[in-house]
Amino acid sequence: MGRIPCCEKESVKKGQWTPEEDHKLSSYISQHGTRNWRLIPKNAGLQRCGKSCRLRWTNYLRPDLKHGQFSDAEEQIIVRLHSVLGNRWSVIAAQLPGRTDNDVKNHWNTKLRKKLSGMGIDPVTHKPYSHLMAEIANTLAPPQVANLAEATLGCLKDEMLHLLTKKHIDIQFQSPAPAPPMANNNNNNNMCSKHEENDDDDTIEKIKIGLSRAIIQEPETMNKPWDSNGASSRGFHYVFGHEGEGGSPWSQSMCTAGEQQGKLGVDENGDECSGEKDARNNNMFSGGEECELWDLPSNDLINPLV
DNA sequence: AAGATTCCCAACCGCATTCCA
DNA sequence: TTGGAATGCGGTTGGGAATCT
Repeated sequence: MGRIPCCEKESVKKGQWTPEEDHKLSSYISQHGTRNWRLIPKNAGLQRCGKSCRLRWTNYLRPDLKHGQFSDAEEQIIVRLHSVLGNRWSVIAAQLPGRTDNDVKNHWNTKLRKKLSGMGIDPVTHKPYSHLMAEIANTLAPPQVANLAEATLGCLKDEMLHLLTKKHIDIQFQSPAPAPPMANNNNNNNMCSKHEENDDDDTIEKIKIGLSRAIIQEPETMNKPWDSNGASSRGFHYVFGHEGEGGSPWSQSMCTAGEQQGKLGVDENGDECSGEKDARNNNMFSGGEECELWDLPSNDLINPLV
């Protein structure tokens, strides 16, 4: 019953591949193809598991792979697709010729996630942290808000610390005077310059103050760029005022899909709603028109999201 | 200059689904 | 039809390289 094991675990080599192993695998596959991974290591004279050979081939040896740095265009595609699809790396990678899911995943984890955090954007929801705070607070009665601040502080402390210490978000107002709309808060460049030697406790105090301000703020004063009924029905022209990043295509458009996430990301039960399910089950880019979902022309997309 | 820390990415692990004897 | 292997995928880790102190 069933198949025979793919390899004998005891005699299998692990760890880094040598150039000799790469050569054996490449030359075997170029002659015989990749039909049966269980037989490939044996026939190619490799002391490797078939699974390991498959991974080595698909992530490194395949001749059609790109090995260089990701371009700005590739990064934007990743971020936009991630904002809708989440960590579906294989689907995202399918839109980037020569990139593997492992490449995309690594690049996201090492670069893009930090980049978004540094811009004040939550890399999970692709919304600004300040808006997330206010959005959650708006759904709660006043007695719950204080608890929210504490809970949020715990959940987002690391990201907030990074944001506050690296990217100069101004949360220093301590007066109860009404704050300017946060979506238009451009005066971020002078915050940390005087306080570069703050310790963590000091920073946490600032976070608390900032959270309180975000929570107290009147919902009507908030610009909600992801709100489809708002003035900006498409795009997410949220200005963060980061040093050195204001003019890049990144800061202008990275959140474009955020509003769409609001439309199709999560339903009232916290479950993924139809939009994402559609993305998984249908070709969302059919029709040849510009793709509203990510502001990506449909013909820019390489593979349908099946 | 050297040790410590952080970053990066190739490779592994484990789970879910598909395939097949 | 069934149970176990193959495959696909996302999460995690190990170790070398780069950077910091």
